[in-house]
This record gives sequence, C-alpha cells and structure tokens, in this order.
Amino acid sequence: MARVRLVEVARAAGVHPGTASRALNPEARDGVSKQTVRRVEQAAKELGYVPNSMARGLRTSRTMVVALVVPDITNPLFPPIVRGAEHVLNAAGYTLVLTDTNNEAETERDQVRALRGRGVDGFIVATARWEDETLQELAEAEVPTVLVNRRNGAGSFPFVGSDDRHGVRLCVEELADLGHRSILHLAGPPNTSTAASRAAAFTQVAAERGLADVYTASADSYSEEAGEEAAAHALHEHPSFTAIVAASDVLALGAQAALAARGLRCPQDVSVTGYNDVDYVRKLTPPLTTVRVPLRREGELAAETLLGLLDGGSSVPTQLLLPVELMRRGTTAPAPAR
Amino acid sequence: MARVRLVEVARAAGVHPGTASRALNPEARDGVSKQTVRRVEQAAKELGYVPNSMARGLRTSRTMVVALVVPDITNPLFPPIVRGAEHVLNAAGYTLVLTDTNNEAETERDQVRALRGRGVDGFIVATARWEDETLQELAEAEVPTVLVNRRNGAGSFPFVGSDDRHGVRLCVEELADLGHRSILHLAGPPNTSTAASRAAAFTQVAAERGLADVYTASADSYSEEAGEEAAAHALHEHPSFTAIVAASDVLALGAQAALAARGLRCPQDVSVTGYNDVDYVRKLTPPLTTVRVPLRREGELAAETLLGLLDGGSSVPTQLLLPVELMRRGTTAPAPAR
DNA sequence: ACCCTTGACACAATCGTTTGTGGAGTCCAG
DNA sequence: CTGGACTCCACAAACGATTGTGTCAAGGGT
Repeated sequence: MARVRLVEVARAAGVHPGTASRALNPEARDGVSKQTVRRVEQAAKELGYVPNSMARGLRTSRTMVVALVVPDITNPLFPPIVRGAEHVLNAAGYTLVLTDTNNEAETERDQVRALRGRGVDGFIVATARWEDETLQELAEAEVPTVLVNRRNGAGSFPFVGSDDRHGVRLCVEELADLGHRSILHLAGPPNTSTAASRAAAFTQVAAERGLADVYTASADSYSEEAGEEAAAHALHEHPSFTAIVAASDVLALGAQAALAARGLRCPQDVSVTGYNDVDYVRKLTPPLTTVRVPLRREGELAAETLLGLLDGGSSVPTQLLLPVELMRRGTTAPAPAR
Repeated sequence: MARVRLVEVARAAGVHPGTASRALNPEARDGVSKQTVRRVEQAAKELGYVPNSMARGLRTSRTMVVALVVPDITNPLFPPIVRGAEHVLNAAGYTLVLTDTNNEAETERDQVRALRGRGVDGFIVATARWEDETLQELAEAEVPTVLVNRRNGAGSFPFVGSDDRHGVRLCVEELADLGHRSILHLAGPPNTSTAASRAAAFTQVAAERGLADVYTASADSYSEEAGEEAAAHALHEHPSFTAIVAASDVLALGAQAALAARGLRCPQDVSVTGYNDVDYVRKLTPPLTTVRVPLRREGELAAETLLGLLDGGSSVPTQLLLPVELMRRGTTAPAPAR
C-alpha cells in the first residue's frame, strides 16, 4: 500500500495540490475558504495522509530534527536530560536524534559534521569543553545551538545549567557547620566549566568561612577511577582532611574507594559529598550526601531555548542557572575529634 | 555561506551533474571513467560538498535513519543497548533517532507513526509487549524492524535477546546448591516475553531439582515499587521462603525492601538474585548477585540484524540468544538452618 | 568500408511539497 | 455600467539529488 500523497488528497477534495497544501498548513490557511479547508482536512483524514517530510524539508529546508550530543549515554547524568529534551521537542513536532560521542573530541566533531550534512535544524550539546573546536565550528556556521550542563569559554551560545557555585556553597557550609576545618575539593577535569566554577566556588566559600586547610585536586575525568586516583594522591600528601567535596557523584565514589584503601571510614573518619544526585546514589550504603540538580528540567529548558532560537530568530544568548538543593544523607557527619 | 550543491561540483569538474552523482556513488561508479571519478572527487573535496540528504532521500526514498524505541531511557537497562546500536549504525552511515515512549502504549504508537511519516528506514524496538498493536502495525506495513531484549507473541520479527532460560537456571541451581529448598520467583509483568520465559524456566528448573516449595509472584511492572508490593504479598502468604529469584535487578531491589520491612536480612535470612546486572548493583551493599546480560552486544547485534534486513532484503527472522553469566556476589548465601 | 558493440557521458524526468504569481469571479461604489 | 478591491483558487516553478534513456565517438570484427 503506497503512501498517499498530497495530490491524492487534493484530487479527493477536488482542489489543486497547492491549495490543499495551504489548507493543511495553519500558517497559510488565510487564502483558503473555510469550506475548502474542511473538505481538504476531511479528505486527508480519510485517506490517512501523512506528509512526506523529506519533500517538505527539501522545499523548506527545515528538517524538524534536532540533535542532542552527549559524551556517554551510559553515564546516568544524561538520560534525564535526554528525556526532558525529547519530551518538549516531540511536543513541538520535532524529532530528536541522539548522538553519543564516546567522550572523544574527534568523534564528536565527525558526528556533528555528519548531522549538519543531514540538515539537522539545531543542536543541544551536553559535551562542551572550555575550549571546544566543535562548538567553534557551530558558532561560525551560525547553527542554532544551545549548551546544557556544561558551557564553553567563548560563551556565544545560550546555556542551561544549574547553580554550581551555590551547590558547592551548600556542601562546604554544611561541612563547616559540622565542624570540619580541613576539606579537600575533588575537582573535575580542568577543561570543563563545571569543574572550574565548582572549584572557584569552593575556594571562595572556604575563604569566607575562614577555612585555612583546604586543597583542590583535579581528577583527569569524571570517572570513578580518576576520582580514586586523584583522591588517593591528595590524601597521601595531606592526610589531615576530614571531609571531601567532590565535583560529581562518581568522583565521590572514587573518593570513597580511596578512603577505604587507606582504612578510613565514611562518614566516621571522613565525610564526603557528591554532586548531581544521580539516580542510584541514594541507595548506596551509606547513601550519598549530594547536591540535587534538576537534570530533567535542564533538558526541557534547553529544548525550549532551542525552539525559541529556531523560530524566534536570535536573541541575546541566555544563561540559565537552575536552583539546586542539598540532599543530606549518610556520608556526612560531624568532624571527628582529633 | 550557502551550502555547495552537486551542480557546483559538477561544474567545477566540468561534467554533468548526473555524471557527478554517479562518480560520487560507489554503487554506480561503473559507467564513469577513472579519470572523471578522480576529478569529481577532487572537486567535491575542495568545495566541501556535503550531499543534501533530503533531496537524496526524496529521490531514493531512503533516509538512512533508523529509530530506536525504548520505554524509558532513564532505566539503566537501555543506555548500553542504545550505545551498542548507535555504534554500529553510525559506522554504517546511519543516524539513530531515539524515542522514549514513557512506557505508554499510546505514546509508543503515536511516536512510531510519526517516525514512519518521517520516512525512517527501520526500527529497533525494545519495548515489545507480548501482544503489541504497534508491532502489528509495523508488521502489516512490512517496515524493517528488529526486536531487542523483549519479543512479541507473533514472532514475525527478528529478535536479539539473551538466554533467559539459562540465566534463570543458573540462579535456581546456585540457590539449590546453597541448600535452598523453598524459593520464590518474583516475575515481571505477564505481558512481556522476558517475564514469561524466565518464569517458565524457573518452574522447570525447580521441578528438575525436586524443589517442591516454590511459588511465582508477578509484579505489575519492572519497577522497584511493584517488586516490593508483589514480594511483600508473597512473603505474607508463604513466609517459608529462604530465597527469591527476581526477574530483574530493580525487582530484586524491591524484594530486598520487602524483606527489610519484615525484618529479614539479606542474605543471612533470605538470599536474593537479580537479573541483567545493571551498572550499579555491584556497588550496593551487599552487592547484588545477578545474571549478567551482554546489553551492549545486544544493541550491536540488533543493529547489525536490522542493517541486514535493510539492504539484504528479508531473510528468515532470526532469533538470537546471547549467553549470560551468573555474577556471584553478596546477596546469596547458604540456606539458614531452620 | 561497414556495422555493431561498447564505453563515457549528457539530458531530462522524477521524487512530493511549498509558494510566488496570476486570473476568474463576486461585490460594491462611483 | 465600469472599475477597483477582494477572495479564492489554479498554475507552475522551485528545492537538490538520482537514474533511465539517448547520443556520440572510438574501436573491433568481418
């Protein structure tokens, strides 16, 4: 059963295809009589007409497709974002293509180029590095793009993220209130905005609270192994820490592994906080104290922002920071007496 | 900077667009001299020619896009599948669109229809129910489709999954070997193939091992809450169980919750096994004994199968069952003396 | 010397929409 | 009764590729 085309609908309604096209398109329905619109719609419904989006795309050069670029869909940070974005995109008639860059700048570049060739209308990018050539390409070509979760240095794109500084503040203050004076910040890889702003917030808040014995160690990536390694090294140098503020949940897990390796208990000996409140960390024992980030909402807002860009034209790049919340759980406790 | 079209490449190479098209297409390169092919390729590269996939799609009615349908990308079961599928699809020049049905049959139907309208070349479906109208529609329209993880009753599509029966056998035998005689099977929702085959395997193996006191309880969905409820109910009726074989990891978590609610410890009082070996269950305390399923491989194979369908035409529907492996961890222990 | 084959390319139709333009009809005012 | 002003629609040209069918020349066989 071949697909029914616009011509058939037009014939059934006794009008010219062009007229049928306008009748079906709410934007252009002005020049068509109500009568005709009804007849065409009727015919379309009866024949089960589904417009051929390639023909349409060819003519209008809009595909109604947007791409979402993530480093690794396996990382529980991203599925909620994907979900949120897909939800609002679908509602607006867009289709979401997901692309997983495997955390490699090169694959990312290739993927994005391929997608551009496919005529994708816009990008939501969750992989931004601080210096990011892919994003630069997109900027130069003026491809509608919005950044989510992380941003780049150039700052030429709208960005939807969360209030990193406040999140870290919550952690540090909580720990300070619990009596901790000697705190390690386990930061993310330096080429990411999240790592940078969280680290900056850490030193600032530590200073505000008069914490003198603080230190920042950077992990090479947002992975448990990198976290463990960085934490182990830092703990070796500065065994005095009684608390660790990790820049992400997986880093916190790495930190806990490093503590365990040194025979330190969490939270009795050393408190640990995570970041993101990824799905499962509340089920661990002890459940991880962490900062809840509204990931799904980020995805939704990123999509909405992109939609705005797509039909509204370009406005001033928005920078949207969603509020975060401290989830007090089992990995934080009063500083041990020494 | 407008995109360069085939005409421009042709002009640059001094040939007709039609010839340029053939020169660039490895399939049709026969009727073109090596000389010309080289000139055209050269020109294409210099001008940075990227074919307009909509124009091409309109003409060839192939979009080089396949859709992957998942119930909930937030469920850690699916990201590895997505990843595997995307990997092989990309390598073959295809683009993957992800669609999350939110576990609702109706959204699924709508999404699939919309995607069909978009001219998607094929589907990989991970949401199959035993009786599935969406799949029936796809079958009737003869849309290239392969099922992954779960299959439907009709069996009209190729399927890539894992050896459910063997996985359950491993669990039951392990528990029997540990001395358990009274085992509960916490099954998934009855309209899924995974639930059915795992439950069938359970009763079969239990019979083989001469286990008399066995019972199967079905959860309404693959969710922790449903698992807890079903397990709580079963434990209320049959307090004698010393082990639970859950049909999925999240169900196992639900079962553990139900045990805790009754004041029973795992594994000292009751052993529990999960299924799938989803990413984080090994980090729980105690780490979950479960069946490892090669999810990523499933995704890869599903994609390969679909590719075969797409250019090879239709062969006999394959049913591919990957081997599984028991991960002995902390939630299984010898049966307590009574 | 003639015809036929064959290789290499040009030509033009085609995929299914959208959209600028023109034309037929109607209505009302001058 | 004529001439605008409208309304509603038909016509046809795009969009950018692919592909069946010609065409032309060169080459080879007899």
